Amino acid sequence: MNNSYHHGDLKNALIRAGIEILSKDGVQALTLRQVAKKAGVSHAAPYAHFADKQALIAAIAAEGYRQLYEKLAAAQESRVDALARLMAVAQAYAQFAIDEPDHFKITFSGVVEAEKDYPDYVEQSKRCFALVMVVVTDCQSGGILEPGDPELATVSVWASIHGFVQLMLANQIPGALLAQYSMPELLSFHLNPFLRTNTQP
Amino acid sequence: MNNSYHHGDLKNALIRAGIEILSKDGVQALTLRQVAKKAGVSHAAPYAHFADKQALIAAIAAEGYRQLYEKLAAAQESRVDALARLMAVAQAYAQFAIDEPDHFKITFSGVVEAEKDYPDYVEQSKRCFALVMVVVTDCQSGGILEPGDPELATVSVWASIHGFVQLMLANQIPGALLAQYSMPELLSFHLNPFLRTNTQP
DNA sequence: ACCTGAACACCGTTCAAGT
DNA sequence: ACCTGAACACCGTTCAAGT
Repeated sequence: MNNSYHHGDLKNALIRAGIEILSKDGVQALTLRQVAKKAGVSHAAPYAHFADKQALIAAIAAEGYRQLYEKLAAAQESRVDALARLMAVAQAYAQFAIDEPDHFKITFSGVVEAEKDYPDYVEQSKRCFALVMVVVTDCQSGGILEPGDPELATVSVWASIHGFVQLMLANQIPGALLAQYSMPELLSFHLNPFLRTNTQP
Repeated sequence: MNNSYHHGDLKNALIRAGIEILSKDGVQALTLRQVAKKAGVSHAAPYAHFADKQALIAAIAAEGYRQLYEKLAAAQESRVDALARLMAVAQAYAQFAIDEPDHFKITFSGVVEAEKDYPDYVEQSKRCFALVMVVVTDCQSGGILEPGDPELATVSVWASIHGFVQLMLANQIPGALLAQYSMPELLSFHLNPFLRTNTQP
């Protein structure tokens, strides 16, 4: 099944190889030639499936969003009330970033640089946003979050979680805080100002 | 003043050249060889001042933090009450990211990757954090922000602004919102949940 | 349609040598 | 101490050629 021609799905094999390199050796090791090598093809083979390196990165970023969506969906499925779902989503978001920092970073590195558009990436991005928006509007309905423009509220909550995670990956959160509190505690404190029932430390 | 030896400050000239490349051509154009060329020296000359490319990037990131600090300091100096200072800082933070997206991104790209430490970068980072913390604690004293652990509160506010800016640079904020509201409006809505006097849209 | 191998311009890094 | 020029291994991309 793999003589001169590949198993028929080189495109996805390249994406998987890229993600594995990201996970094991980091973003500086993500080269087209290494990806091709890991997939068992010549260094020029990827060009049959991707226009250039940026296109492969866009595909890897879209897959990052897809995996993130799965984690968020799984995290909230097990909870019933809206607040627990919001916290579970926040925790799953942070956990994905901690588990796969380089894949997470590349997903939010701004691949969609104005001119070129990558439809799959955009679709996955919107799908993820929609999931968070459902949780946020449920919280608004339940009186847990302030009422108001749901899109605006979603951006606020999402950006808040995202910023915390980004700063953490960039080693910009004071070590004293990380030593003193657990991740769920930190996220809880962090989202507390948004809640209508405050119990700030 | 520039025969065989350089003007005596090649190190800073390289940093400035790097920032200029970042500003004009973006992060993918930031190569040691181009930086050297722009500074008017051979491609091996930078190694007399930086151990490797990562060390130059760390210096550029530290300078990014320094410039960010200046913008934030200037923004709040002109305001008297604490809330106006908080908003001015948030606005200046976003403006720096919009004006110099690639320099901003590289400043928060996680140069301090565990093992190696870059003292100047760490110092500038802490200096910036301290500035935000003063504004935040002043807001707490004035009853504008909820009371509580000042370091925790600073992280919350900072992460919230940072996340919004990062998502904007990654084109992840819905275009409808960007079209409908101005940047100060968006930042105001975004920080509203933290304030004790809410006027959510 | 899908892949290979050679080729080209470019990059990070090292090192002997020059002042 | 500070810089140059040649050298090496590697990278992204292109292209003629093979099945």
